[in-house]
Parts: sequence; structure tokens; C-alpha cells
Amino acid sequence: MSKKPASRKRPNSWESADLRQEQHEAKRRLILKQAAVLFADRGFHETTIDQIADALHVSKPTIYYYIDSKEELLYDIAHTGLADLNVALSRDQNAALPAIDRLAQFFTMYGRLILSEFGVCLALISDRSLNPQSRRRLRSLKKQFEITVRTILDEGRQDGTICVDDPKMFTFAIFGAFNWAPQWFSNKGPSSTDQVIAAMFEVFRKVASQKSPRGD
Amino acid sequence: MSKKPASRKRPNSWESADLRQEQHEAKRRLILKQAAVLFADRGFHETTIDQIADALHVSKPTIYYYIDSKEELLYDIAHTGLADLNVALSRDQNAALPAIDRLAQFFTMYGRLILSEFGVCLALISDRSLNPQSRRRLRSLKKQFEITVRTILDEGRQDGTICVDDPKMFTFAIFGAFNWAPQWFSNKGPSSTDQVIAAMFEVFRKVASQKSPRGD
Amino acid sequence: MSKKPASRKRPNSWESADLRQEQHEAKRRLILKQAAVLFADRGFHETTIDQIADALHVSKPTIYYYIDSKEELLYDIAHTGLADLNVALSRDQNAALPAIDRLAQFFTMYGRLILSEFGVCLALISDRSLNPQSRRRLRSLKKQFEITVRTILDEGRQDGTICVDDPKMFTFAIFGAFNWAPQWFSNKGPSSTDQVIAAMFEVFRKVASQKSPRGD
Amino acid sequence: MSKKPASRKRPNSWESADLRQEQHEAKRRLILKQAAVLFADRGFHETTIDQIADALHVSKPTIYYYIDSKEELLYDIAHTGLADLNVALSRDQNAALPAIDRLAQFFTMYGRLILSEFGVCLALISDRSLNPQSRRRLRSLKKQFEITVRTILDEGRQDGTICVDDPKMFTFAIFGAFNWAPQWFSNKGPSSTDQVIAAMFEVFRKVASQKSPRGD
DNA sequence: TATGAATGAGTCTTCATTCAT
DNA sequence: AATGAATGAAGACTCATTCAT
Repeated sequence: MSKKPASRKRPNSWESADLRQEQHEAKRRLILKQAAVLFADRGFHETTIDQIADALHVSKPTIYYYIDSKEELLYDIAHTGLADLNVALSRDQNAALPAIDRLAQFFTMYGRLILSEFGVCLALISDRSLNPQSRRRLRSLKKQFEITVRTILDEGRQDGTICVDDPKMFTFAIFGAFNWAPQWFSNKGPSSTDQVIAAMFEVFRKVASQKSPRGD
Repeated sequence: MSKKPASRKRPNSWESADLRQEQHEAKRRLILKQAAVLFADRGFHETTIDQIADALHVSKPTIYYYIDSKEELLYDIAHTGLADLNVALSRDQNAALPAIDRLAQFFTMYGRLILSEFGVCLALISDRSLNPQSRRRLRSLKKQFEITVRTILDEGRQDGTICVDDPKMFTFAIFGAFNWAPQWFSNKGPSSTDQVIAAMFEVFRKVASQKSPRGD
Repeated sequence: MSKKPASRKRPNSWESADLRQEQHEAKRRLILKQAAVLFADRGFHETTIDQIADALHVSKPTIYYYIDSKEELLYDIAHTGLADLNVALSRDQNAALPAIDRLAQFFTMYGRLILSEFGVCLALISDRSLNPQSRRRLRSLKKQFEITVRTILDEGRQDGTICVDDPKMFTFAIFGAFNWAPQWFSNKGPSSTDQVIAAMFEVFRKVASQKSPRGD
Repeated sequence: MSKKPASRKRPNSWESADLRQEQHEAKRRLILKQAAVLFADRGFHETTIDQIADALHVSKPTIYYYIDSKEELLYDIAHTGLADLNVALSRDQNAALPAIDRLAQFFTMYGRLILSEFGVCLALISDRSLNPQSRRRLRSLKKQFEITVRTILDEGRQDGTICVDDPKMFTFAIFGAFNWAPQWFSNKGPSSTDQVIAAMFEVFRKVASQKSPRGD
């Protein structure tokens, strides 16, 4: 996890220590962000630590002062993205809303993540480059989101706002559709991120919000 | 494209020449297949030519006797997959069928490709490792399938069997859902490939085959 | 041209930066020199980067820290030799001298170059291993020396100190004689480099410094 | 030295055996010639056996039917060139001629060799690629020519037709000048091979055919 | 004789990572 | 906190050469 400046050397005061700590974190985040951008743009293996360092106008060992390995970089990016989404979720999700709206809200946030620098790494970069443990952790986090969605789907059946025949496959489908978005979405295009996210959700809202077509 | 045994000078017999040619192609295909399996399993960069050679019980230069570079391997796998799909498509597509059925048929075949060794490479491996020209060719082939689907969607609107509000986004969604399938599908699971493909299509059939939910 | 320590950000002091820069150049020159010795001794293709590294007691990537490719090594050796000669030439050539003496002076310096580590590469190693551009540059530099000699020959005709019937062929001959010297000269022999150079020039002085034999 | 068709298999008759033998030799010579051309053009290491085979429209193993190794190819080319020169020399050298004319004659023949495919290999390709034995043999053959020239020089001193101050250096010079010729001579230029050879010799004739300039 | 196929033994080059300062 | 220098480990690709037919 790389060395943290454990109040090494003349800790003048708490404040300065805090500042230092903050700065350290800030710089670390900067590295993650730049790395995420490059990974998303060129791929994990196609990006060298040197390129990340160059983009930040620092030297390679400086990167290593903040992170322990390239793998950690990827893991931290993915983990940060997922964690951020969790924070946003627990902050904004309003349990009082109908399930279909909560689903919409979920995928709005998920879409924003997936189309952000950090999220793109989640969708675009295979976790194969990670060690088994990291991979397992990440997958369990992702699984969590699947469960969240499945839960909303269940609740939607109960509150009558959602009706899908095959919740499992629906979940795979909607996640697939969103995860694949970075492959074709470019924010240089005419539609904003949020517009695209909304449009994409509408496709699935149609499925979710009514009776089976053949049930007529 | 690597040297082909151009049946130079005094071919003992047409048969033997053909046989040789056939064997050559057969072996080449074997290499592509094995490479595809390994690429799909471990990733492009995580697979070495040595591993491919080992898996086939031949030496590394033997691989290079049939292919020119690792990149060509990836390109040919993708291209072969796409070409095979095109062949299957033009063989089986029955223009007399209602559009919705043709859509189902298309995605049945597309799903089979995407879940085959060759197709998995299409969905899982970034084309970043390809040179610009190869990448362009592949993308144009893929684009073709999008156009095919968009056309079917249009025709469905006319014959009344398909109704989607946002054909573009619908297309992105369904391709995304299928392209993402290799990420979670394992043929060691209980469902067969075809079952999964069918189930996945049902999700989208529901969207496609009825009036907009809010149109009531 | 390989990364140069571009004295990025907060250089502790000009002195140290300069020192570093100097050391870097010094080490680079050491690599060129060692490579030149080995190239001259065993040939370009018969010398591996590993051997150069071994001879310098460093690891292979260290070589690559200072140079970009084996080809650049060869180019830089040749270029350095040629550049050094140019420097020596513009420093020492005394335009007031009679042409024949300037010719002698030129080939003294040329001989020293051609029998030095760097020059031997010029004469012994084919520029075929170079890319077209580098080859062109080098050839143009060499051509320059030919022109210099042709000019001296012309001036010699005017100041009466040189008389050759066929300046073009004379130029080819004298350059050939000197360029071929590394093939037989060994500084383990009894004669010093300068003695050999002088002796070789005497052969051509005889041609140059009198009327055509058949002109009697 | 590679297998000779030791009248293997049904030696129908002497004639056919001879024919076969002749054909074998003829084909072998063809290979040597083509290899020489390519070596001279691109260099020894830059030429692959495949390229030689391709140029002859045969397969690689066919080359190996006639020669044992790439090294042998180079050795045989050089050796053949040298041997041919020897044959020409002993055929044409007229001991009755004045030494200066015999020298001219020698370098006419030497020049023709050095500018032929075979000779170019002698001058252009380093013998470093040869094993010590082959190298020694070749060098001893070359040495022989030096001795021949030195002998002619001596005889010239006696018959009064040649006068050089430093026979050793003169010999190095003239051989150098000729050996270097392939570096600049192109038979696409305006002058014929023989014209160039003659012109080059004239430069040295001037040195050789008169008293020391400073001896006046 | 001739060839398609196969291979052992390299060689250049890259890159994540560390060391010394 | 930051960097120039150094390196171990690996991987793509080549090529002379051989085998089996």
C-alpha cells in the first residue's frame, strides 16, 4: 500500500502533519486519476509508468513513492471508483421512492461512474492483471451492485413498479449495456454523458415497467 | 500473411498439393483456435507465443511459420470470427420472416459467435493492440453488424413486429449486453450456450415487441 | 537520442546539474568508445549489446539508458568520429600553408581518425546496418571530406605545389588507401600510428608533387 | 564441403554421371554467384539463406543440398574469386614484359576481380564471419598476391622500370585503393569497369615510374 | 533432387522496479 | 520528497539448420 508519511521527521505540529497527510493523499489521487485516464485511453499494458510520470511532470520513482506497484495502481483506481459509487449510493438513494425510480437513480449513478476516468478502467481493463486477492475483492464489490439491483428488482415486483420475467438475465443485460458504453461513447459527441445515460436507461425501463409482451 | 506453400514447380499431383494446402490451413486454424482460447482466458498481453506453442506441443518458430506476428494472430482470430458470422448470416437469414424473428435469429448467431473462442476475443480483447489499419478494418466489419441490426429495426417498424423508441440506443444496448456476456458466462454452468443466448434475447424482445409503456 | 537528464524542476544547484550532465555525457562517450572497440574488433553483427555491457561491467539495460538502439550506437560512433575530425580540421588547418602541406596535414588528421576506435568503425563497418536517413547523413559528411580534398587539389594546381592528372581518381585512391589501413595496421607492430600515416602519405606526395611522368 | 553426387543411384553410364556431376557443379556455381551478388549488395549478415533461395526460385533446403553452411558459401565465393584470379594470372602474365607493364597487367586483372560479384565479397565482407581455418587460408591466398606485387616491384627496381621508395607502403596503398573501389564504383555510372581500373592504375604508375621527387 | 515443416539458439528491446543520493 | 541511474526478468521475433518425405 506504499509508505505513508507516518509523521516522519520533526512533526512540528498536528496541523502541519495533517496538511502533509492531506497533500500526500491529494497527490496520490492525482496519480490515480492520471493513470486512469491513460489506462482508459491506451490500455493497461500499453501504458508505462514512465508515461504516467511524464504526464504528471514528475519522475518515475516519484510515482513509486506514492504507490507500490503498477498493479496497485489499477486496483486502487477500480476500488476508488467502486467506493465512490457506494458513497454516492448510500448518500442519495431514497428508500421511500418507488423501485423503478430507485433503479433509474442507481443506473444514473452507475453510468456516471462507468463513464468517468475511474469507471472506464472498471469496464475496459480486464482484472486479469490483478493478483487473485485483489481480483476477488473487486469482483465481490461488483457482485454487491448486482445484488443491489436484484434487490431493487424484487422490491419492484412487490411495489408493482417493476416487472421483469427473468431478473437474472435482465441484470446481466443492463449491466452489460452500461459496461459496454465506454466502448462507443465519446464525450466529444453531441450528447452529454447524462443524456446518454438517461437514454440508455429508458431502453430498459420499457422492459421493466410493464407486463410480459406475450402475456396479452 | 506468412508464407504459403505456393505449390511451386512440379507439384507431384494436384491431390497432394491440395492436401498439403488443406493441412496447412487446418494447422493454421488450429493455431488461431488455441491462441483464441488462451487470449480469452488470460488476455492478449498475458499470453506469450511460447504458451501458445506449448499448448500445441510445437516450438515457437513453428508458430511463426504460420503467422507473421502476434498482432496478426489477434487480427486473424477476430477477422475469422466476424467472417464466419457473415457466412452464417448470409446462409441462414430468411428475408421472408417477420423482422422480429430475423432479429432473434441474428442475435442467436451473434451470441454463438460471441461465446465461441473466436468471438470472445472480439469482445474481451481490446483492439488497441492492433495497428491502425487492422483496427479500422475490424471496426468497419463490426459497424456492418450494427447497420444490419438497425435495418432490421427499421423493417420491423414497417411490418409492425418491432417497435423501439430509440433504435440507436437500443442497438448499443443489445450489442453491449451480448458483448459483455463472455465476462460472466461459463459453459461449465448449468445453462447451455443456446439457452443463455435465448434468455438474453427475450429481455430485449420484450422491449422491441410492443408499444412504448408511456404511450398509454 | 535517449533520455537526457533535462535538469527538471528545482535543480539543487547549477554546479551539480552541470556535473551530472557532464558525467552523463562522459559515460555515454565511454559506451560509444567501448562499442567502437568491439565493433572494430569483431564486427557490428558479431557484437552483442550484452558484450558491450559486460565489457563495461554494467547491465544491458544500462546501455539502453544511454542509447536508444544498437543502430544509434553505430551511427553515433561514426558521427562522433567525423565530427571530431571536423573540429580538428577547422582548428588546425592553416590556410596560409602551401596546398601540398595542407593536404599532408589533412591526411595526418584523417589517418589518426581512421586508425582510432571511432574511425575504424567508419572504415570497417558497412553503413548498411543504418537506416536510410542516418546513412545519408553519414555519407554526406564523408562526401564533405572528399570535397575538401578536391579543393586542396585545385588550390595546389594554382599555387603550383600539387599536380595530379586525374584529381577524382587520385582522391578515390588516397582515401581508399587510408580507409583500408585498419585492415592491416596493428598498433602492436613496430611502427607508431603517426609513422604509418606519414609513410602512407609519402606514397601519394610523390604522385602529387610533380609533373606527369609521361609529360617529359 | 557438402555431399557430392557420388554416382549414387543407378549410374547409367559415365556420360550421364559426368553430366550429372557437371550439372551439380553448374548449379552450385549458380548458387555461389547469386549469393555473391546478394552479399555484395546487402552484406553477409543482412542476407538470409531464404533470400538467396528466393532469388534462385528454389527452396531453402535445396541450397543446403549444395552447400553445407552459410559460412562455406562465403568462403567458397572468396576462394573461387581468388582461385580464378590465380588462373588468369598464370595464364596471362608474360614474364618477358617489363616489370611496370606486368604490374599494370596484374592490377588490371585484380581490379576486374575486385569489381566482380565474387571479388566484391573479398573486399566488402569481413572475413570475421569465417572460422579461423578458413580465414587463415584466405588470408594466405591474399598474402600471396601481396608477395607477387612485392616481387614485381623488386624486379622493377632491377629492370629500371619501377622505382618506389617504400615498397611495403606502396603495396598497401595500391591494394587499399583497389579494394576500396567497390565502395564507390557503380557500373551504372558513365565509366566502364576497365576504364576505372586503368585510371586507378595510372595514379600509381606515376608514383612507380620515376625517381623520388625530392631526390632531384 | 527438392521441399514443406519444424526447431534450437540466440538477440534486441522493454519495462516494472529499486538504489543511492 | 524527489530523481538520475541501474537492473532482473521476460518476450517478440529471426535465422541457420535439419527432418521427413
